[in-house]
Amino acid sequence: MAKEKKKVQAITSMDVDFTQWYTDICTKAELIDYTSVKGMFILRPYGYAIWENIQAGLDKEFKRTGHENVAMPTLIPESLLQKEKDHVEGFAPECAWVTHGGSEKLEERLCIRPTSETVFCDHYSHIVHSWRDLPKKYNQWCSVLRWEKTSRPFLRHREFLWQEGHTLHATAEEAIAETEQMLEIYADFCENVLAMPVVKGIKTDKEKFSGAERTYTIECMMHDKKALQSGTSHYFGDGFAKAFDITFADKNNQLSHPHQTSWGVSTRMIGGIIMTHGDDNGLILPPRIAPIQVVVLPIAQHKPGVIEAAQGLADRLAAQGVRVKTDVSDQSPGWKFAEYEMKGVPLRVEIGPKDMEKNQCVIARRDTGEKYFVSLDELESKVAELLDAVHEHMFQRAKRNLEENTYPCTSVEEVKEKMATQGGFAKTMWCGDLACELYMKENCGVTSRCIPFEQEQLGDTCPICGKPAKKMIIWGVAY
RNA sequence: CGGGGUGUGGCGAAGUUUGGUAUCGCGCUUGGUUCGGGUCCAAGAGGCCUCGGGUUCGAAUCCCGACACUCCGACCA
Repeated sequence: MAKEKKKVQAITSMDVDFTQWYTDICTKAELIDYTSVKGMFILRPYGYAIWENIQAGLDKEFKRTGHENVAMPTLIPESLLQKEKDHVEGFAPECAWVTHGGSEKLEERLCIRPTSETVFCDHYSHIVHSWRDLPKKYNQWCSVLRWEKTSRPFLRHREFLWQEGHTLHATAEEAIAETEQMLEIYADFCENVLAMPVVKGIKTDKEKFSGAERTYTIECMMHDKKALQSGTSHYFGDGFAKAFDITFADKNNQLSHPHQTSWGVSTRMIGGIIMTHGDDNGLILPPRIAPIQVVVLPIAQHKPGVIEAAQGLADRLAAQGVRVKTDVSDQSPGWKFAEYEMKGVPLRVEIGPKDMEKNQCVIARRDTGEKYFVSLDELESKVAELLDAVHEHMFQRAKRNLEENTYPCTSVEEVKEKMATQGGFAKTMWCGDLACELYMKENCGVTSRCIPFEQEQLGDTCPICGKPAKKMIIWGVAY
C-alpha cells in the first residue's frame, strides 16, 4: 500500500526518461509552473529564490569589479536593431514585435528586446565623448524575449531572466581583459557556488554571438552527458561602435571608436544545477545557493517540548546566518523527509524525544544520504562543516562525470563511435575550417563546444581533413 | 518549422474500437488516529470530458477544424 502511494508521486527515474525526469523535478519541486502562453513560465517562489541567490552572488562580484547597474527600456525601434548587420541577422528571426499602441498602428514597429546591445550602444553614443568617459561598465538585470520554437523549463524560455553586462573601453587590450575577467567570474561562481565544474574556452566563428569578434564560454556537462553553455562573454572589437557611431577623443585628441564587450548568464543556470546534481529522489541544491540550507524536522512533534526544541535549533542556526526552515505541519515525518529531499535541501536536522534525552540531533545529508548523530553543543560547527562538505562532494562528483566522459580522439571514426556508444565530450585537434565543423555535425551529430584554454597536443593534423592543426577543440551534443 | 504522441475534477489514469445517467487512485476539506522514511480509519467537496463546428433522438466516444502540452529532428542562451 505504502509502495503504491509512493509510486504515484515519485518522479520519473533518470534512466527511464531523462527529459521527463527533468520536467518532473521542475514542477514537483515547485520551481516552475506552465502558463497559457507557450514558452512563458512562472518562476514559483522556490525557483525564484534560487535565482535571487544567484543574482545576489554575481551582483556582488560585478560591483566588486567596478560595474554599475542600469535599467534600459524593453522596446527597441526596428531601425535601431538593424544598425549592426550580423546582429540583426542573428536575432531578427526570433523577435516579437509591438505594432500597435492602443488602437493606433505604430509608424515604426518596436521589438521586445531579445538582448540590449543596440540600446546600450545608442545610449553610449550619447554619453561618451572623451577618453575621460571611459571605461563605461554597465550591467542590467532584466528579462528578454525570444520567440523560440520549442521551449523547456529554464533551458529555453521565450521570456527569461538574465543579466547582461555591456562595457566600453579605450583599447582592445582593455576590452579583451574585461571579457576574460567576466568569464573568470562566471567560472568561479559556477565552481565555487554552484558546484558545477566548467570547461573554459573560446567559441568557433560558427558558434559565436551574432556581431561578436570573439565569444568566450563556459561549458558544463549534464548528467545525460550533454553540454550546457552556462555563461558567455563577448568581445565586440569596435564593430558596434562604428555601426552606432560611438566616438571619443583620445589623449592625443584623435577621434576613436571604443572597444566593447558584453556578457551574460540567465535562469538557464538553474536548469544546469538541476541536471548536474539532481537524482531520482529529486533536486539536490548546492548549499551556497539553496534557498533552504537546513530543514529542521521535529519527530513525534505532539510530545511536549519537541516543537520548541526544533524551533530552538532553527533559531540557533539562523543566528549563524544559515538559511533554515522548520516544518511543524501535521504531515508525517516520512512525508517531510521525502518532500525536502525532492526540493533538494542540503541538510536535514531531525530532533525527537529520544534525541532530547541524549542532548543530540540527527543530521542527514541530501547528497549522500549519510546520517550523523550530533551533540547539540556542536550543532553550529557541524552544520557549517557539513554544508562545506556537501558542496565539495557535489563538485567532485560532477567533476568526475565531466572527466570520465571526455574522450581524446584522433579520428572521426573514433569520435563517431564514442558519441554513439558513450556520449559526452570528444577532444580532437582541429584545423579551424568551418567545413570540418559542418562535417562533424553531419557525420557524428556533434557541434563544437569550445576551443578550451587548457590545450593538449593530441597530434599535428586535423582528423577531419588531414590539414595541419594547432588547436584542440571539444565536440559534444548541446542543449 | 517538419514527424510522432497526448489532451477526461488540482495531479495521474480508465472509459473512446462497438454512441446511452462520468469512473478509479492520489491530492483537497472535516473529525479521529499515528509520528525515527511518503501513518491508518471514516465522512465530504470538487467535472461546459481542451476549444469550435458538424452527424445523431442522444457525443468524452463518430467526422472536420483549431489550440495546447510533449517527444524526435532543424534553429537557438
